[in-house]
Amino acid sequence: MEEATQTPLKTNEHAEGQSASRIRETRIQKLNALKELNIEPYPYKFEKTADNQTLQERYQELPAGEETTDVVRVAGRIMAMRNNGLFIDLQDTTGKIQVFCHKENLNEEYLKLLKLFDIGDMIGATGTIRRTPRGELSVKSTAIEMLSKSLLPLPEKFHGLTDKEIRYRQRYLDLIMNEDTRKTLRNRSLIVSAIRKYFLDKGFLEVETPMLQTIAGGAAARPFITHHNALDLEMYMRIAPELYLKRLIVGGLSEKVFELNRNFRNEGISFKHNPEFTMLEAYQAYADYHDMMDLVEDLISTVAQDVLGTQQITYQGQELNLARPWKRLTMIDAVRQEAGLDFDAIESNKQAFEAAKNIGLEPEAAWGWGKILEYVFEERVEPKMIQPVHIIDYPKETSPLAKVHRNDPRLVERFETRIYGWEVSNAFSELSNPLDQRARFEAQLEAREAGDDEAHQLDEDYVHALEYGMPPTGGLGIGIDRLIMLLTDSPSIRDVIAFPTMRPR
RNA sequence: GCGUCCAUAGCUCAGCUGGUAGAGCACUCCCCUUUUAAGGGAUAGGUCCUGCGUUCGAAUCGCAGUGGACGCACCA
Repeated sequence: MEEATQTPLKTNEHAEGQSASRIRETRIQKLNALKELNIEPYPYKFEKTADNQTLQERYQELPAGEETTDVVRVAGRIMAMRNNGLFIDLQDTTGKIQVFCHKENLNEEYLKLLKLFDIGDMIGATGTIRRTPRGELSVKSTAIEMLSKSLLPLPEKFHGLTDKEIRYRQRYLDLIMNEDTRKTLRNRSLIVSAIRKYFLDKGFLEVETPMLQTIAGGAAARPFITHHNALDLEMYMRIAPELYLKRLIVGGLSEKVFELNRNFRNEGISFKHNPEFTMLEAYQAYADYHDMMDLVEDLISTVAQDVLGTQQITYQGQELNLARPWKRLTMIDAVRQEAGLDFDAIESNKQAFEAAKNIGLEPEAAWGWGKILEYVFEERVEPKMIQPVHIIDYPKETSPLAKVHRNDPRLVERFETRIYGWEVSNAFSELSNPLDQRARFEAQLEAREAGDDEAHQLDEDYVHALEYGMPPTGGLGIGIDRLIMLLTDSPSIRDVIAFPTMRPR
């Protein structure tokens, strides 16, 4: 750097006000002091030879008070200093190790540098491995280096950073301070990788379809609207990739395709909802929804085993058994068992309405048989579906992209997997009949005109594609963020997204 | 959108029925070279979220606003 000037502290997320400003100015003065020692506070490179966790494991058996001649070069962030810099807690991405800075081992220059170290600085240290008489594995340093001078104070060392707003808004600070956050977000990456590997191993082709769409189809949700300047065209951020993936099945790009990427829905934010979230969708030609059930079970139990090493997990104190096989229950049976209503015996919309009223629910007069069945399920059954279960055979009227049930015209071949009461997957035998698909879309248009602004739009080109012929196809969607919440025991979706959507400050 | 709760030093938090604010950690200086939430001593650090009101007097009480957390609703 040219000259360390004492620029006034501008608006700063974490550290503002007089106290933080003074700390920052003091540290900038230390930059000048470093310059006088001909030390670059922001150097280019450091040859690191070992990770802290690796060293902790390698020297696990080294007794207290023992010293080796093994020389290592470690690097990381200073998290604590004791005895005037004699002991430094150095944290790298793998763990911590103590750096021992004794004046017998460090020359005058290093001792001057040591005085300019602050908690939060990134430093490197060279030295031999020893374990102190108190049992702490340490690098007895013969050389120390500044790798990046920190200008801002870290949160308090014992309580750490607990303020949820700061943790989400300044995730970098949360990551520095909280091992749990590091672990959760690393596990997220491992889970996503394991899912991807699972599908690739099964012969699925990973594809990418448009996130900017002129018709936001494939789900019922309000989209984000944007504008393409050169085309002077209103466009939507996708709410689902479904209709494009099925176009690829029509085209025969592969009999098995999947996409694992972001969807955007312009809806409310809650512990289970973020406006942008990660969705897996997979389609397999010549398969039906029974095959998709096998796939969901095998995928999730395999990923849990691979990443967590177990299929018995605990979410917020609730034990969940992910081992196969998972229970399968039709929606009508589930409602019969848990709510005491037999929709097989209910024929008219009016009967369904009265039946729901009789058990204390308040259906709307305009709803039909299927909508009321689903409503009763959601109100009375869903919260009880704690252990993994596939709820099978949804009513036709709420599922415009699923094929009619082969044995019951009121239903479609659709299931949702429930774990902890949450919808974890949603899958169908995909509707391949173009004439039926057009009729379903037209019914959605009527619903849209009746005020349902989340009803599907009619995608003419998609129906056109179906008219060329789509093979029988099983399709599957899994909300990846919620699955990660379950697998990492995270209470909020914001805990599993590195930078969750926040109102700007 | 509705309800409940919250907002005080960089961080974690006290602050009682109204009398212009405290602690620990961090920072600065001094002591201390085998500590690990190190220790001892001395400083410094505040628009008590914002505005209006009540009052002789507001961090404290009231109203409004802003931001946040949680719950409900919405999200097939």
